[in-house]
Amino acid sequence: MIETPKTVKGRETRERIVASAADLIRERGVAETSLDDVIDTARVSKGQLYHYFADREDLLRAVVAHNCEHVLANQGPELGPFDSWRAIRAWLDKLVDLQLRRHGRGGCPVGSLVGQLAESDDEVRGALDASFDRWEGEIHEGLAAMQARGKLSRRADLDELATATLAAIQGGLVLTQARRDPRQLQVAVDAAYEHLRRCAT
Amino acid sequence: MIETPKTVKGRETRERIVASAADLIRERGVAETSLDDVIDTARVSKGQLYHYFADREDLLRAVVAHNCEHVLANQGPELGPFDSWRAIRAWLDKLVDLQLRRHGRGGCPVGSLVGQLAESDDEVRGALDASFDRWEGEIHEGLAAMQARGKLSRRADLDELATATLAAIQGGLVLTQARRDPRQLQVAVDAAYEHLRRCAT
DNA sequence: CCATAGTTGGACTAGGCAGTCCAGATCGCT
DNA sequence: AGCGATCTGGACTGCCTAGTCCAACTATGG
Repeated sequence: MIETPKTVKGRETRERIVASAADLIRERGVAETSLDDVIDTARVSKGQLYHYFADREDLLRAVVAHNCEHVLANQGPELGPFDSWRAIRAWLDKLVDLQLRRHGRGGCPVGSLVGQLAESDDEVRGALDASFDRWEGEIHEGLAAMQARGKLSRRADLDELATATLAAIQGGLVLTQARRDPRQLQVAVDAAYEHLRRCAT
Repeated sequence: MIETPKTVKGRETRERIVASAADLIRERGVAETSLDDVIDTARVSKGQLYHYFADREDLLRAVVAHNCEHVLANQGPELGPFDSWRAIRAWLDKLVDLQLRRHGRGGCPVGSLVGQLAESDDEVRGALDASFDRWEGEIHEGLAAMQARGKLSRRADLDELATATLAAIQGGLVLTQARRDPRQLQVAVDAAYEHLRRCAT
């Protein structure tokens, strides 16, 4: 196992490698991204890459973690403990808006890696699993806040609601990516919202 | 462009190549599947492969079409014009059952290709788009039959319902594949079913 | 200002890959 | 049977890739 860089410069280099790899993978997929591409983009040498990562898989694992952070950070304050139905709508609309700006390209930075890596490397699959856990956890928290405020039925199964909501988002993103049409996500999250609304008090 | 084989034997050979490629891709992903792997598995020579396909991308396009047929055929009669709510449940349950038998491995033969190919080859992306069109079309037809029988509200927007349903399935499959847990799909399709039920008359 | 741990550059290797080529076998029609 | 079209086998090429290796450089604490 390779430890985290000890110096500031080292940490910056490592981060630059991961960020470049994540960008390239998002633009053209894992299969079309070689380590040579990565070192060119990140302006580092091969020695640096293998100084910070054991092998290609190790880098891919770091990319998964990086993308997870990225996705959660991107949803930012909107995906937090919700205080109103309006807040939930705002969060979902933000997701759609992001896809509009991307013209439906790239899909979900986490979700689109599932098809690419889940079957080839079980460790990476675990990292993806963990990413979804965190994401779903935040949704769960958000809904729990709504329940605490008495806006969501006490009988509602928050686990199932969170899973169903995340599934709707992921599915909407898959269709959006395949069709280059953000409306696919729009329709999916509208349905997810209504499904949540059914548990309103 | 390469035409379809003229002889029975030729068609069998071509089909064996596509089926083998589809199997390998399903098991280990596009990136981990080389043409040499394909010719070994299909027990054909390189010359045969390049006799029937222009290049690797051409083969991948054929795999997408093959998987689309496979997925629709697999859902068989259950995904047909629905005559009752029970029929819709049976269809959705069949999807979950299939994942149970697969232990959540592999995801959707069509959907899992989106992340792998949509960004690297626009023609393949088009083929995926077309696959979803056919799938969604069948769902749409099924719902139209329910509407004709007066079991689904006349005001229901069938386009949106079909899209939302397909998105729920795809999202459920993404989570199932990442987590190796068919319950993820179960929860997603349950939500999709309830969403449809809201438009019952 | 030295010792040492941490970092960097890049040449190099061996294997795997997509794609080419063509001779020979087989098919299907008359 | 004979002939052109179709199909098959596999050797071959050249490029790209992941991964190795090591010498040189730089930071930092004592």
